Amino acid sequence: MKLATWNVNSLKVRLPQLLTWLAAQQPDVVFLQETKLQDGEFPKQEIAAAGYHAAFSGQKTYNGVALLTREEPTDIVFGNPLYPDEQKRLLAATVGGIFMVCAYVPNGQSVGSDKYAYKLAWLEALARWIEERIAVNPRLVVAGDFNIAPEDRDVYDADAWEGQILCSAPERAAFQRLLSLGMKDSFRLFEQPAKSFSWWDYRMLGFQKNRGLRIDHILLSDLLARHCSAAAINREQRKLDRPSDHAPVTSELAC
DNA sequence: ATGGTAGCCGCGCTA
Repeated sequence: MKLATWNVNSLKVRLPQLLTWLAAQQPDVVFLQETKLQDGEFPKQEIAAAGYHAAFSGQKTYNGVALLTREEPTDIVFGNPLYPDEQKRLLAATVGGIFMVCAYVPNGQSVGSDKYAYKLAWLEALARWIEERIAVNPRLVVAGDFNIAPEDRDVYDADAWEGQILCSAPERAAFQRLLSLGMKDSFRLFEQPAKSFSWWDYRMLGFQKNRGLRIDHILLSDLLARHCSAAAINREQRKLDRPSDHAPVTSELAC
């Protein structure tokens, strides 16, 4: 089973790229973030024609998450039941006996801001919910845009970013809390090239200079991590015309 | 150097 997560930064703009990419990569489950589409605007027909079921939770202009699945999803959950939230950032469903959680973690803007407090509260509630669910669904995936670079090696210039948003100690602790529940960062189950990133700022030639961060992740519960056979970042996608600022991240399960 | 780029029904906000 092939899993993929991708912050598309507007599904409307990225739909042609997504369809081409689906045909080329043939993932079984796709976690999308920043669709920026109200549910009535979701391109159901195009996604169905590509061979996918879709569950989605969107809003105008900001946020929005979706799950595309080869198999029909069941038990669809909109939002974290432990954290009522106007912002559409969380969607989960059972697919092939695995509980799939698609997360668009708040960016946090800057350390100490109101948005930062919201980010930490959101993450804390996510961990509490995952802790509950993993006891019931030991086959569990949390994938999405975490807006956290877990370690210094996930940052192009760790000194410049030290303590900054996406890298601060409380954010990294929140990420570790998820790992402490038995989740594994699938990308790090394998040897990977140095300076592997998943997001590059549109500004200042960020991608061309590989000034990036690895903030998009696929976390696998221990039971699934044992069967993970590969993990990668589809960096090539960022080279296309009108790219998302994020590249897709994939993991393969040999089960 | 507090810049810059992209996407949004926008006349700034978020990332």
